[in-house]
Amino acid sequence: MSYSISEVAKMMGVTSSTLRYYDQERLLPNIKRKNGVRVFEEEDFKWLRVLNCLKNTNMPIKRIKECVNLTKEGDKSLEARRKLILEQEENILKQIEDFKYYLKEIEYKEWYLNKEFLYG
Amino acid sequence: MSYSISEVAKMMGVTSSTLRYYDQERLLPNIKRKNGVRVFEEEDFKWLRVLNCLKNTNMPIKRIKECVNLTKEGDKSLEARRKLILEQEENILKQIEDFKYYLKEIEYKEWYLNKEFLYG
DNA sequence: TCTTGACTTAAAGTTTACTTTAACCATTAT
DNA sequence: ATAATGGTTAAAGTAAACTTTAAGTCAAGA
Repeated sequence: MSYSISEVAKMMGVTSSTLRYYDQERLLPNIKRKNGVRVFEEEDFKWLRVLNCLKNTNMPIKRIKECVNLTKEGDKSLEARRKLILEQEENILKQIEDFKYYLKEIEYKEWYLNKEFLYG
Repeated sequence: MSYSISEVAKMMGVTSSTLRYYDQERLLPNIKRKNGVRVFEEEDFKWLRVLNCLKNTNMPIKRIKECVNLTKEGDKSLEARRKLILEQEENILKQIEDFKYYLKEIEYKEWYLNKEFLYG
């Protein structure tokens, strides 16, 4: 089964332009073309789902590009990739902890709201 | 006790320029001046800490400015402010849930890494 | 007195991640 | 046959959140 750019865009919740931009930035390796038209397959989806995770957990596009490049190097980059993914996991955990902290602070502020709020 | 802009910047982990930018955007109400020089007091810190929470949980500066404006309206905006803060709490909870989901996805990818990774 | 360091402003510049535009093909529907 | 639909590119434009620059003020120390 293969899909057009707009179908993929709809499924991933982004615009076609965004996907073209990712392709231009070499974030979508191996995308095939038919008469110059991009054709997305199952393989491409798998990567798009990972890309989505990395992007939404604040990995900059530059860094995502590094991942792609590592992958292109084949097996010899396996260790580097594992390291990178573990790093991002810690990154996410840190962000979750930070958010929990901010939530508590704001909850306190909410409680405090009865008297005064945001200032003073 | 009062502090200079660079002292505050250091304590908050931002640059003086950033604080000036916030002031310019009217995100720091009530900051006093002495001979044209900004003077920060305890009150200002309290708000800076809340500002920090809102900012780091991805509330846009435009929206933070709305908070400031509401506060300036006094008691009659209390309900609006309460609503706003509850909204942001839900916002944070949502972000935490999303992050947990992305973490799981990436953990799965890590496990999967033994065979193939990031693509294919 | 002079110079240094920390402050001030307005305005221009930067970075990231897109988005929009304009001009252009190739199918498909009427 | 022609027009609409959906794809293509390169290049310019946008929004957010700062950052940098340039030119100036002011108080304290040598």
